[in-house]
Amino acid sequence: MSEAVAKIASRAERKERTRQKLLDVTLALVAKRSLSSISLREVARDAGIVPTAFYRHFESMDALGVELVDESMRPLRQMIRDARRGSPTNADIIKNTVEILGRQVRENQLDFRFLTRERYGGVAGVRRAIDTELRLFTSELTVDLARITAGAGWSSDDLEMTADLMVAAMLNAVMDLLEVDQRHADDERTILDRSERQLRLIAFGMSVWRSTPR
Amino acid sequence: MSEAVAKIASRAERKERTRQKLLDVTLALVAKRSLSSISLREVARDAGIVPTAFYRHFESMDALGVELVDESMRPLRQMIRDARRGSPTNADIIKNTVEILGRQVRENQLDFRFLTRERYGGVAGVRRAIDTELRLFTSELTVDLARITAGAGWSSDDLEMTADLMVAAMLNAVMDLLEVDQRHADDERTILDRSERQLRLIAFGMSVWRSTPR
DNA sequence: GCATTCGGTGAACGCTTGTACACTGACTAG
DNA sequence: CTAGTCAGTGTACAAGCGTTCACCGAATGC
Repeated sequence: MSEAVAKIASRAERKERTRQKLLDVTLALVAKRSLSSISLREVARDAGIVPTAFYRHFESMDALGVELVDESMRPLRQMIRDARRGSPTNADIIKNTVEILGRQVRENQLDFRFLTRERYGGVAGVRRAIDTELRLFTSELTVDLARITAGAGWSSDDLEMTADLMVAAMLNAVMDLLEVDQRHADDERTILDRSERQLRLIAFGMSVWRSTPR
Repeated sequence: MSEAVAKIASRAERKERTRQKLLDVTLALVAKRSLSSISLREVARDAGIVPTAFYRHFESMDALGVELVDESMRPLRQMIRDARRGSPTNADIIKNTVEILGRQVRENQLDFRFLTRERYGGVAGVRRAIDTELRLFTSELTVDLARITAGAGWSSDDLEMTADLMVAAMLNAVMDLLEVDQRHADDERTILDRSERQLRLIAFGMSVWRSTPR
């Protein structure tokens, strides 16, 4: 069809590219301030389009925010896949998982920053979207735990509460990691070591767990 | 001095009252949107003063935010005191602590909402202030853990990482509790029960903890 | 009693904001 | 080749913003 050299793209392609640019610049802006304080005009300006053109792609900034959740969840999903792939050897699942966590955060700071910052941030729709994804993450981990503890008489309720605790510990580490390269004392290694020990502590707890009588 | 009936207050009193009102209305506004998206004019309007009068009390909204951290930390500090008072009996520290947590959150929703929402929110100064206070909280808990595990050969590093995990678990519960009365499935009892079991799991972990060889 | 302090006022400023509307011109489908 | 689509443009407007300034009048210190 096109013997033209390059550069020229179809209209659909061009649109997609602009859309992506809008998402990208917003993600970059969220690194400094929360989503609810970022204006449509600001995003449009950074993306190199006129404010009104924004509406060709998103109904509002809130709508863009919700889309951004999907976008920025990708690294986290990748993390699960990576962690699972390493698990059969089983040599040290925890150490392995924490290393993967560290790498993913390092390589996708903006995404994780967005997720942690907006998880309890201002925009309700975004909050809900993140919550849903995180729930999914927890339930995936619950399945994994079920496999590991198979036959040890764990109730699904207890499995879920354990997974929930582990996710909380990991997210705690993520937030600490994100603070590293912009201000305070702890360095990456310290944080990852602590996180590893925390997960190990939980694992020890699991080995002697007994449900409280109801 | 004043035989006048009532109502009349000294200038200093009146000023303090207005200042408090500014803090209060801001706290109320934060329940719906994040601090960085709340305008000075909005706060002044709700407090019943003209925008310019705001400056008689705070240099900027950011400064007000930092003050608000102190303000809203009070319930959390109270929580520590309450929890400690109950501890000598030792019958069930965890259950007791979680009950206190539940009550404090119920009775001081706005404060906890502010803290959790702005902990990773937009304004750097506020974030730092909250972080400092939370660190203090963790170190208090570390001291308590040191007392409990005295003579069991715990390194201060391990004590701190355990306290950190416990705080993460509790804050996780706080955030879930705050979502309760505005949208989703889990009810308060469910969340508190889960939190209790999580802390219990950690306690079990402690009972078999051994440091990984360095 | 008088001069001073100071919390609150009200008009005015220069800017930024979200959104409406009519438009243009390159791409596309027939 | 032509008619239509549609991402991006440019102007415009009302509303809100933070901040300035001169001003008021009641409480205060002496």
